[in-house]
Amino acid sequence: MDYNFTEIEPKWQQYWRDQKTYHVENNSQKPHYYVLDMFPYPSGAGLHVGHPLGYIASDIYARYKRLRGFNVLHPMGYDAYGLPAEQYAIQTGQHPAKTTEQNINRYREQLDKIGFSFDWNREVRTCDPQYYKWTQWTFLQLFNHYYDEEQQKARPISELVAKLEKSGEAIVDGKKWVELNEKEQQDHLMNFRLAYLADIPVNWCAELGTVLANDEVVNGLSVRGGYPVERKLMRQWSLRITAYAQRLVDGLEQVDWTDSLKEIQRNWIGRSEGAAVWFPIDAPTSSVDAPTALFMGQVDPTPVPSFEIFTTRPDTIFGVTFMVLCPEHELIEKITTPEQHDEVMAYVTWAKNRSERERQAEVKKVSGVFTGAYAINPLTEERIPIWVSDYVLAGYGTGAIMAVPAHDSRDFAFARHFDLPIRQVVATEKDAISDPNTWEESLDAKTGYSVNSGFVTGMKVRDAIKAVIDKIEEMGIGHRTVNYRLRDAAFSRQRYWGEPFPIYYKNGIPCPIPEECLPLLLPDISEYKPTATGEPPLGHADVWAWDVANRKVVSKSMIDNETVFPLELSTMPGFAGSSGYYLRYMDPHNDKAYFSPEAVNYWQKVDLYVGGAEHASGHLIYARFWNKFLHDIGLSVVEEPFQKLVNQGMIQGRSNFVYRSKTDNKLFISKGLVKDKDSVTPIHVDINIVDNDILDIERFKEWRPEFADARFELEEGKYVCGWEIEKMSKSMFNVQNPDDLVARYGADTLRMYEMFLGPVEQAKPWDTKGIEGVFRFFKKFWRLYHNESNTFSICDAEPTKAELKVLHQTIKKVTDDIERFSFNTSVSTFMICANDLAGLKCNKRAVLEPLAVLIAPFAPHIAEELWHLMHNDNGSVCDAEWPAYDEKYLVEDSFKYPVSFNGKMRFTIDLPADVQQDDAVAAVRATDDFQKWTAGKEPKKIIFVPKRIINIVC
RNA sequence: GCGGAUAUGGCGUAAUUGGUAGCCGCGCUAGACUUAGGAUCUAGUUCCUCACGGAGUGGGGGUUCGAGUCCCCCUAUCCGCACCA
Repeated sequence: MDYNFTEIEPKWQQYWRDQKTYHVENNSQKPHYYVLDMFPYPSGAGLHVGHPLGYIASDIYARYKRLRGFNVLHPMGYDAYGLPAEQYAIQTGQHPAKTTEQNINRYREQLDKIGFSFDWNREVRTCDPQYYKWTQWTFLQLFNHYYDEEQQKARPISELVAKLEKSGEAIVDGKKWVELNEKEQQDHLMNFRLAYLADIPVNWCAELGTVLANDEVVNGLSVRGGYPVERKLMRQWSLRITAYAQRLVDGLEQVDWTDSLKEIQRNWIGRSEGAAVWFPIDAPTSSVDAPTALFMGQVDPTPVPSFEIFTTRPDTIFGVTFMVLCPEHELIEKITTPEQHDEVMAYVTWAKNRSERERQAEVKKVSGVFTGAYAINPLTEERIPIWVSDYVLAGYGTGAIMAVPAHDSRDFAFARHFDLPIRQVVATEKDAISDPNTWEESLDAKTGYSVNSGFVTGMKVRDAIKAVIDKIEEMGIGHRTVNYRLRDAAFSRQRYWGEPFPIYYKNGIPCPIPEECLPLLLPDISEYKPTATGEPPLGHADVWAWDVANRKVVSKSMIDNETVFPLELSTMPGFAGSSGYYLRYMDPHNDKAYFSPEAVNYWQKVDLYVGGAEHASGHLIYARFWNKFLHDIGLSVVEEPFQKLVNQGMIQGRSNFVYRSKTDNKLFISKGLVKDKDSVTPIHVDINIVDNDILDIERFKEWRPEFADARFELEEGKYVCGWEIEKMSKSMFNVQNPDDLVARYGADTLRMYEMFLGPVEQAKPWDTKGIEGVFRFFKKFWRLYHNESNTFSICDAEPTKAELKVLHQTIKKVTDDIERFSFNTSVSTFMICANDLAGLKCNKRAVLEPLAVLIAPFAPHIAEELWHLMHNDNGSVCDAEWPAYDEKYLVEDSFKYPVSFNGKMRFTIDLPADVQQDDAVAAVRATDDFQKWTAGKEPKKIIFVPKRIINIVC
């Protein structure tokens, strides 16, 4: 029988389903191993060949681990909440649940054809109430906890309340905790809850009608749809991820990720050490009141009105020549002098109305305005002007800086533009002092020596930084501190298709719905757009109020603000559901808990996580935060959820083009005959009617009516298409659908070929050329187990040394390759092995049986078929044992030293790995070649290189 | 601008991690079997040269008996961040 994958593959896929081959239990004598893929968002377009790349790699590893005797958890599910389904709903009125369900079914169908070893019994969907119940539950835990700085972990908010009750400190407006009313108390607690409601500057996307997180915005445009995004102050739920900033940085030390990925996360968190310093305000003409707590929850420690700045370069404080506030700074109103008032207000208004995109595009443009007020440099007691400029950001530090134009490029540009003084306080050498007004650029480097800097003059910069901070702390006007670029995560989305917040509003105070009442089900609504009054889509829901007494959702008409209250109208963002799904897989059917302690104690964490690097600053940060929080409250047992992480490279599309003549739009010119590029129009052509860049002319004519009467200028009877690497997308007709390839070559060939394309981590264009080579390999491989008349035929004879060498080499190479995730080389190894065994005409069971096991992770269907043929339909190759290799078959038995002379001054001689230096040198000296080439003279040097080579310099 | 990565035949890639550069596959060339082949098999295929030979891992320098691999300086491409004080 020929290699008939169309018969083999569905048969074994059915067999695995029937036998529950990949069903995993949460207990076993075997060691455990958890292999996870980033679950997909089920889009309407279905899977293209890029999606399965990572799944195939992880499936190979999971199957390999199983064969090595591990109990392997390898689940799959769907990140089912998301914007596209909702956009589609707005257009068509179809319920997103329905389209999502359809898309999931399509995904499942496609995935099943590729022969993955997922335990589908553990499938999760983020939009399933049994799943999002726990997303909501976690939100409530975040709401009910605060971050205790002393213990460096999350603690129940009740502990904070207890502390506040005891402490006699004034909190708000000189009042103690016990003196505050409920609203004031709750408002105060919002400053501490890990999930909190606050007016925050958010990325508002008017087109999508929702707020977006920082990682959902690129260059001022939304990632989904590419719509403009503006900065806006809105009352929003946020997660206090910044509380975990340090632990998120530290945790990176413990995980086995690529350096580049860790670096992306470090940059995103953006830790920088420096000092917070209070600058007194010297504003005789203004009306500054008593000292106030302005930022960072700090209370002004100085006796006179002052404001706080953050700097990483406290050593340059002697070079401060002006201060700058961000346009949003609340001090502006208080300090601006009457003369400057109009100008400052005009600037602030202008700055606020600028879109994010404008602001980012005009970064180089200097703008700002003087407030008329002055600050006092606490170390020099100089009077320095306070300016306002949008180059200072509201969201970082305190939104105020001390400007040192000589040593900061932005301050330098600002000083130049407004003709402010520039003073040198750092020099590369101790006496390298010059007039900074003549400089081309500022001296920003954190090296060199302090000059003109009072008591730190002459110190190295690093020492000066330390000395100045010490001084500031001693004076009580500031302290050492760390700042992070990371912001708290905006957690509200003004849209429908997401998890509802389990929150109702009792006279403006957000209150949690009791845990026992979860899940709070997403209601059906009539329309998916925002309401006429600009409320999120959930505003359309009629039955959307919380009846506290009866603990259930009731009609909005019953709201009386006594026992029935309005529910939150926004929903959670996409990352809510994906932040803990890997934990739910451990115990997916548990309706009493997120997951049982037994389950998490058994599996612990994800050992191998495979997915795209595009999640580096989104999902992978949120999930780590989520896990750390769950760890703090005693749920997850390990702080870092993803031990090893592999980023599969993106598969780009390879588009094909035909060239239409500009003078004759029925004439298409073959690529090689196009002389002048401007005389033709390249047109994308569906890659499915092109084979190896040769156009199928008949199918092309049928493809589009306007091409039906096309004429062609051919090269040697063929029409050759041009090509280009582009993103894989429908509009470029370059989407390769895995189903078509499975139908034509089989799943095993697709799996192997995707691995053969190159290293998993590397981005690469999809190119179907070459899949034939892998397909040929399978036909050849199949023939190893069959005789000339295509009947299954293997014999039990003893294998020869040569055959054993081939086998053991293959075992060693493939094992090593899988361990280091180098699947493209293992495919090559299998090809070499098949060529060698075909050459040796080897049909011996002792060789072919281990070989079938070896290939099973890559090509499970053919492996299963051959295994059953060899074992009279008993057992499954999935239960086989991974073969071990024996070194002795890998070494040549005769100790011959193949000698070669490289034509110049030295010999290179191959040696077996374990040979000793003296033996090797003696053996070399004994050869005739040695005598001949050294002409009887003693060589200058004999260099022995461990392993295999001797170099002899004559 | 800052940070990270990469650079090898016509193409995808490999190189036992410092040891004969180009494995394996695609493509191409020639041949065999075939009515035919987008089937199968055999041989060849880094470049220059009829050949002898020579050159060769983006460019330049260095370390080493020996460098695709390590170090320094460029160049190009890709990715991340981007007024982060």
